[in-house]
Formats: sequence, structure tokens, C-alpha cells
Amino acid sequence: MSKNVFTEQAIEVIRSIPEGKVATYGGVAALAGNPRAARQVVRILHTCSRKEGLPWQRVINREGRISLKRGQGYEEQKKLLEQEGVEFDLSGRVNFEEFLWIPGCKKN
DNA sequence: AACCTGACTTCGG
DNA sequence: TCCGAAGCCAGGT
Repeated sequence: MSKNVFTEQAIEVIRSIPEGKVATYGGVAALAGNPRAARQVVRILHTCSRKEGLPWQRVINREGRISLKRGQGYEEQKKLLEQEGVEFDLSGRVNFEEFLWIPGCKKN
């Protein structure tokens, strides 16, 4: 327990996103105890994804899209997700009905 | 040691 | 329906 509780929780939430599923920044923040801390999730991904080995590619924005721009990680993230089985429609969106991870959902 | 920024989201006008 | 502003806060400069 080095950092604050929120950070600890957020990291744990991110870690528990299963392969082939995705979560939103706000969703992770909410599960970590602070629905409005989506930006902190972004920060955490930036600072910890590398050293903590977090599945950063499974976190996308609320529109079901990848927030990164082409040439800045977008392609890599999409590729990683597709390799896990996550599909994108023609406009580059993920179908939440099918791929949004919901803790406790038995369909996982 | 302050100030700025960010792979976001929500709310009010 | 659309747009600006607030909320959140650790890391980098």
C-alpha cells in the first residue's frame, strides 16, 4: 500500500479485466471508488502500465472507441485487442453489448 | 516547490 | 441537441 487507495483499487480493477473484454476509463474509476476520476485512470495507465504490466489496451473511452490517434498508439492498441478477440465495427467502435466487461457478469 | 497537462466524463446553460 | 466548464490528482517540467 504505497500510494492512495484509489490508485491501488484502480490498478487492481485494470488487472482483472479479462482477455477479450474491455472497460471504459470512467467505469474503471467508478469501480475503484471515484466515478469522476477517469483522468486519474489515464494517468495510472501512463505511469504504471509499463512497470506493473497492466493490460492497458483493454481500457477505451465511453464511445467504445480508442482514444489514441493514428500513429500514436491507436493501431497498436487495436491490433492487440483484435488478437484477443475484440471486434471493431466499420467506424472503429467496439460493441459494448458484447465486449464491455461487467464485474460479476457470469457470461465472462 | 509550484504549475501544467492528460489515452476522460458528466452536467448545466 | 450542442458546447463550455468543472471534477479529479499524480507526474513531469
